[in-house]
Amino acid sequence: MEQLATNRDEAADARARGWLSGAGLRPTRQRRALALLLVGDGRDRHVTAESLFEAARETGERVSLATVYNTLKSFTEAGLLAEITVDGARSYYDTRVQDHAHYYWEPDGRLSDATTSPLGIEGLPEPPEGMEIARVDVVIRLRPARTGTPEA
Amino acid sequence: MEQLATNRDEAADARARGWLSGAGLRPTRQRRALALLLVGDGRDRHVTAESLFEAARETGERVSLATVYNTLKSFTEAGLLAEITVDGARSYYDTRVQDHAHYYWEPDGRLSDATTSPLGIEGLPEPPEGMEIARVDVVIRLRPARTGTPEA
DNA sequence: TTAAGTGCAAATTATTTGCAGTAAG
DNA sequence: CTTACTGCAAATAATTTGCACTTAA
Repeated sequence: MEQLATNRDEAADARARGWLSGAGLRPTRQRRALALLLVGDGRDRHVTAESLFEAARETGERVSLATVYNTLKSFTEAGLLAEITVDGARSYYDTRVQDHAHYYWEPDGRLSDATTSPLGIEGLPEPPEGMEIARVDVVIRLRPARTGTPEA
Repeated sequence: MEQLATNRDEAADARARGWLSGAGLRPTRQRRALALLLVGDGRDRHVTAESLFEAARETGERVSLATVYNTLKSFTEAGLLAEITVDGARSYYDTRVQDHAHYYWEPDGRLSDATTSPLGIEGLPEPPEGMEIARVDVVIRLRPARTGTPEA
């Protein structure tokens, strides 16, 4: 068990380090810690600066909120994360960087992936002359269904 | 000409008033002024609080910025406007309230309609159990094309 | 009248930045 | 060594709010 845990930790750590080095970012203690939280388990994550800051300090890491903000920005500029804006206030960061739709759960302000497939928007209009599509943001806002599933 | 201008103004004013009363909102001086700017000419508009505030004071209207913010919020709650979030900072308000895709012009931070038709997203995933889709936000981010039209 | 709407200025929220200290290459 | 990174605390930016005043119904 100990061994397994250690192995798993080492694998996660290796993944985090590779993630950083692959983008040419200095593997500082803070960045490694945040990278570990973001991609350590290989699953996709959607975080806000605040939520990642919380997660970090829950593991006992010493990181300042400003650094979390700056780090998320660096990661995004390096192409490691995608920034998603939903509410006008908070910014969400997604470890899955290719275009894909998101669910925004209005009740609890959470963000999650809407599909596993790369999404097919059929009616996508042609970009105007001299312009190209940098990215397509699709946010599907969810609210509790009023009909269908009875609340009883 | 005088006559025509007056007629046009009256028509615009009537439209603005009808727009407000249709939503059961009190037609105060400030609201009528803002409504006039928003729907006076019957065309769709995309504004920010700041841009509408500017537009208002350019016509000589006395409206405070706070009131513009509050008014845009009221209009949105009344279903007269749709709020669109693009950059995480600014909020845009659209006089066209049904779901439709938007172009976001990265170079100048402007927002415009992407299509005239209601947009067909084919691959839209089914909403999760107990949830329904409140709205689908689609923002197509445009940047200057690097290829295609030569810059010479 | 009287509750809703308005205008300040102060308060909030999310994020950025300046700068002195710390650490990676 | 030397340049990038980090951590505060202060600065911004967009938006909201408290409260006295005004106005539409």
